[in-house]
This record gives sequence, C-alpha cells and structure tokens, in this order.
Amino acid sequence: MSRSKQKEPNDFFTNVYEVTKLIPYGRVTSYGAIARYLGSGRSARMVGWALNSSHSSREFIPAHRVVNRNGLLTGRHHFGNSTLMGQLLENEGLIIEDDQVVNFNEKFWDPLSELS
DNA sequence: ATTCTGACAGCAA
DNA sequence: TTTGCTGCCAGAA
Repeated sequence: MSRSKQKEPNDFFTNVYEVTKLIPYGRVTSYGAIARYLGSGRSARMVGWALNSSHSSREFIPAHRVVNRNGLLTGRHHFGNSTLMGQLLENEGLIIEDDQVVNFNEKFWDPLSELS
C-alpha cells in the first residue's frame, strides 16, 4: 500500500526550499536550524547542498537569508558575485560586517520555534 | 554498485 | 583562543 519507493513530492531538497522561503524578510537562519527542523540535525551540509540546487527552482529561494551558525556568509561565493549575498542582506536592513551578520542572534529566525 | 563531494556543526587538542 | 578532524546524509559521476 505504502508507496515506499515512491519518491514523494516532498523531497529533502523541496523541504529545504519550503522552509527557506518561509524565512521572513530581514531575518536569517542557519543551515543547522533548517536541518534540525527537517529532523536531521546533523545533516546541515545537505541543506547547503539543497540550496545549491535552489537556483534550479522556478521560485525565488532567499538562500541569502541562510548562513552558517556563526552568522558567516559562507555561501556568498555561490551567488555569482561574492558580495551579492551581503548586499541582499543589507538591502533587507541587516548589517554585514566582515562577511558576518551583525546582531545575528537578534536576526536569527529559528523554524523550530517560529513554525513549531 | 562504489566513490567522492558538499553553501555545516560539534568536539578534541 | 584557534585550528583541525570527524560525523552526517543524500545526490552526482
């Protein structure tokens, strides 16, 4: 009955996209937070991998709102121009200093808490 | 099928 | 304190 092998529309990647799109404007989250929300707290690397394919999605994925747990813009190199990610965040009212989100703790948006 | 990689995170020295 | 290694998991070659 259960389509065990059937690949459901909600893949890990799709799940990551959905959560990422839920990140409010002017807020940021971490790969680990998303990974934990998905149920695999230590698969943070997969989140980044998924976001790597986010450009493949027809929807706009605010991947620039996803940084590592240090608030560091680790994925900025994947936005074409390395400064694009920081500029996007600054455009949303965030402050980027030394490729790092200032007041990261303040701007941090945890899907575990916000989406419960 | 096997091997390698990857936008991280946690822990050890 | 910083630096480095390991674990994690899924997709790509």
